[in-house]
Amino acid sequence: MTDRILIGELRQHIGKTVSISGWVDVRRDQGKLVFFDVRDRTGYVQGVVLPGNEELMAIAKEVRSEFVVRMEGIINKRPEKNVQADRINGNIELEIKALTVLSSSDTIPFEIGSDTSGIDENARLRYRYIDLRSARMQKNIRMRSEFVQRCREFLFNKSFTEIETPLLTESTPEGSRDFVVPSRLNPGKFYALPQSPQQYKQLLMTAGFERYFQTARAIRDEDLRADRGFEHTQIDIEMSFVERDDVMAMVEHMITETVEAMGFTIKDKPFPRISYKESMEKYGADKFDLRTEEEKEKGILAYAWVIDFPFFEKTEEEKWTFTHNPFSMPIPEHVEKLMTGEDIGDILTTQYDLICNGYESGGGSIRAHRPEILEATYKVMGYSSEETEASIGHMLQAFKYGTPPHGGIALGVERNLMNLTGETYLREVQAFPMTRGGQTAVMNAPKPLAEKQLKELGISIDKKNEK
RNA sequence: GCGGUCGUAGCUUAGCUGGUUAAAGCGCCGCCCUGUCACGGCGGAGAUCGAGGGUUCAAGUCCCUUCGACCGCGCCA
Repeated sequence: MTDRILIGELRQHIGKTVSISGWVDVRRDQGKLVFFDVRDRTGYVQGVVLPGNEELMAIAKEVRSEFVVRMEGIINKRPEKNVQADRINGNIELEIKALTVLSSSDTIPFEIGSDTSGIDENARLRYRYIDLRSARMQKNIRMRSEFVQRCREFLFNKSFTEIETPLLTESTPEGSRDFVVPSRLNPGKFYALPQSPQQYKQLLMTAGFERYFQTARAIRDEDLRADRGFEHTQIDIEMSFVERDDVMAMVEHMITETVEAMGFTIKDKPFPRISYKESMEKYGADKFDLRTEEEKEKGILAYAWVIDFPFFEKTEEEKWTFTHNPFSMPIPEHVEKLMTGEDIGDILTTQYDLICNGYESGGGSIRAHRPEILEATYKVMGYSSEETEASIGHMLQAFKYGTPPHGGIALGVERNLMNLTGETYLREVQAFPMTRGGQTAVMNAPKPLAEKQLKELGISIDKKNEK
């Protein structure tokens, strides 16, 4: 048996005997001649079974779409009249001498030869492994991989250390609703899945790593939208001994280098900066799309920074709450206001949001690295010192042991990929997304647990509340 | 939690003011075809019209209930 040659490399093997493996895209049975389009991860090629070998022809007649096959034969240049100039490998074909079915396939539930975005989404998700074979989904998922890889390489080159933080962590009432996990060893107690690695990455600054990153999963139990799922991935970054402009410059450099290497054009460099106030006045929102219609057509990326957000806003109960992140530092000239609790509504935070094509593609800030600043923030929000201690006492404690000034950012991988691919649904850039109702792709979650599992966890279900 | 749109063969859809055998394209199955390339030709199978109830001589179509999907709002440090 000869070694497998990738279909994308067949052009270098004209006149040679080769073996290819892949999926049958279509079969065109002409009676005495049978044609196949065969696909692997690198491309397509036409194979043909010519008359003469009855055994081979019999196998060819049995093969159907999506069968996984190995084909051995000779790569021929096509005669001039059969060349398909506009198709990949349109000038060559494989004259099949041997055909092995490695795996057969039932008729697939929907067609994948063209864009599957119009297909019933439940069907696509139930058979996600088939949907993902379509050219568009292959492109999206591979582009995602490339984007993350390039960001990673950039960060490694800038001497960042990749560090994983725990998935089983502490529930916090602030911010979004947590997904919780019952503890078997501590019946009646629960872990929470991280909404963000925020606190751990700050602790890594205390720990002296200075430059951290992680492709981190962030998990939030909030209702879904077209551009929002229960879980998403972020390129999570934190740096020590930096100010706002240092982080913004580093991120801008990374994004520019990454997307330009991927062949995209950025509208404005450096990225325009606009204050929250100006953004609200000009666009009526804290995110906006700077592209013209023509630039949208061309797939140009329009990045911008929004800065100078208010630190606090009033809740319905007329109490102050943070707008973005309680761990942020106010802008330097407003630190005094925070410490004294004056003009709270006027305090601006060091928060910076990275906007691209109307989406928020990332956000971060310089953090409060001294315990008294963080304490002041919680005081503004109406926390007693006992409540503050209960909520973030561990952070205050850590900050007592020499924490450098630091700041960082989290870039949403899906949001960025939506901009790169032009997709308007987050699910189109995730391999196995959920439905809006929280049903998982392919697998059947959530589902009830067996009695035994519940008992081990010390959980009893009130049957009245079961659907 | 609230509002909107939708649910008809495997997939995509048509089905007007209710009218008797629910239609088409793609896909699938069978036969034919020596240069096709989304091959083509002929034939065929395939739908309790999301579910339940009601109005009516008659319901895919009208009404009620319910389930599900999507989109938006709330929510999302």
